[in-house]
Amino acid sequence: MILTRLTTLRKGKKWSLQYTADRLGIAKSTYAGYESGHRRPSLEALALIADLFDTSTDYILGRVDHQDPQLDEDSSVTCMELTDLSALNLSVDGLSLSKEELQQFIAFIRAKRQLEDKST
Amino acid sequence: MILTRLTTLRKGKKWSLQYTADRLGIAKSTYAGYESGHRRPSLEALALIADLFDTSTDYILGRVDHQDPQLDEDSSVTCMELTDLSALNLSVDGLSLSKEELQQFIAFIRAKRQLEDKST
DNA sequence: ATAAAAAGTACGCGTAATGCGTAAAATGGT
DNA sequence: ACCATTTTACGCATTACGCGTACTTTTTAT
Repeated sequence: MILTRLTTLRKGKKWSLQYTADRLGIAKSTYAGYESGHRRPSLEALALIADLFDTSTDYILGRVDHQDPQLDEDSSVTCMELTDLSALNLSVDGLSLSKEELQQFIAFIRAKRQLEDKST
Repeated sequence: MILTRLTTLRKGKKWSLQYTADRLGIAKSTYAGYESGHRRPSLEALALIADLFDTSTDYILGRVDHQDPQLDEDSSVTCMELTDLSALNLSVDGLSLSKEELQQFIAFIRAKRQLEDKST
């Protein structure tokens, strides 16, 4: 159980380790340990992190693939993270996408964003 | 954070501590410690417990009030058509995709397939 | 281009707390 | 009352958490 989603969540918000740790009220090295996999959060820290990132502990632990928190009022909202959907079958024009194609797309988006960031 | 729901969940299934611990693959005294509050489960144990009781880690931690697991191999969608997903919010690395980006990708895939068809 | 600042990574250490076995208290059935 | 099962509690060895700190890499400013 490697909590690889933490890094994705944090970078999605464009936060630094320091800033994230500050918001959680823990040391930078501590939070960094969670992301690197050298340390694991306590249950309290886990809940704080889920709150901070507006998601669920199940998502952070990799038990579910959608990052929306469980709202107690039922909701049909969906926000899906493509880098998580290794299992999911996506298609275009009825023809399913290979993993490679999805990877290419993800790489494409990342490259595009990097360029956009540089230019601003 | 006292995990008081564990006892309720277990008794709801009319299981003994011993039986529950056995199913989790941990010592009885260890699991008992979780219920009494003297010990706290590791993240792995937490996930195992959620699986065993068919619920979510969020529920066990008291972060949500309904005990149903978050089902997300959403029975309905095992194959998703990207050209239909105007409503769905997709993201990469936590940043949501714009419609334009998705359109670009669809165009990219179509072009790629056309080339492949020509070449064969 | 260079320096300064910030971000990210890794290590060591003290302390806290896990997980286990064992055993005592409590509960339940006959 | 007795026995079996369940539940609760204790002690101990080991793990590893959380922190500071130092080092490397990357970004920003001059």
